[in-house]
Amino acid sequence: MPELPEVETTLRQIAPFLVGKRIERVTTTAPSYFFITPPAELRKSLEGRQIEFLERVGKYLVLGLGEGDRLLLHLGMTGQLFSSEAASVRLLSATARAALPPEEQIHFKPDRHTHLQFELAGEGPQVYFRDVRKFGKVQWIAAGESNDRLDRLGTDALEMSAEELFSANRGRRVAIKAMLLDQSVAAGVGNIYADEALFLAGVRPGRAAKRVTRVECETIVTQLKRVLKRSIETGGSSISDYVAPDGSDGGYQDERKVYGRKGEACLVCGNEIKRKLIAQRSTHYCAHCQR
DNA sequence: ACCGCACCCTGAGCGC
DNA sequence: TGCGCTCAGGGTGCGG
Repeated sequence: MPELPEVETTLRQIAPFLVGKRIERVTTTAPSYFFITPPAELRKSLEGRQIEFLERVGKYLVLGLGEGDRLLLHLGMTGQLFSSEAASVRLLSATARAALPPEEQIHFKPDRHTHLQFELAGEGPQVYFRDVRKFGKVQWIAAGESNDRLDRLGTDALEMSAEELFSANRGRRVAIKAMLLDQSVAAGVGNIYADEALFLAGVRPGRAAKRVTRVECETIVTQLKRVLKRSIETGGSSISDYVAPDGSDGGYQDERKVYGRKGEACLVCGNEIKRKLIAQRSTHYCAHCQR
């Protein structure tokens, strides 16, 4: 799914279609795991409201609706937030696309996975939120209410310091990779960028967090920020489902050093990239370059 | 407090 | 063609 760079890319591209607009109508799918706030309640709360801002908090997006009301969005693994003018070309799989009549291959038509449709006042496209696996989330946060999900988040990965990582690691037997994936430690980091940052830092992802030195924490945090910033510059990684709001691919998948490269040669030393499960997530590393 | 694991859900790709 | 299996970028909640 979308990690920090993909969510940031989504934010930058979708903001012009949302911010300053009034929501005239909201269409949803039926109640499901996806809706933390029931869809009927959501429609009622949103219709007629003006969108004042859109911001990213870790991997979450927060819509500001005035008077302190907010809407929390999370893209989960397969969430896609995009303009209704985006073509179907990348939004659907090749097989799903082939099954459509030609006109729908050019312009995306909401399907059963399109859980939210924002019809906005004035010119400009509608905005759709589609999510096949429904691991995404949408929740209304009324003015003055706190939110557990947001409250649990630690420092945004782009802002974090080596000292924060080092002190979080203290006494922890879990893998350093698990620490990076922990959103209360570094908000926004996910599986791809955790693997990439640890490779660039030369640290084995399975090493116990408490065995990672202060100096190594410096390197990890430096490389992590570098990788995240570079990925934002290229529009994120499009590996399976992620597409930018205009339906285009990101570019960072072409710059990956280890993620998804199991069995291929390490670009530094030529040894085979290994894959194993760490923290229940598929993890890629070079046993020669990472200690 | 910490840790590992089951679970939420759908679809693609692969071997047979 | 079809079946069964594995895999997927995330996060929560439980029991030990």
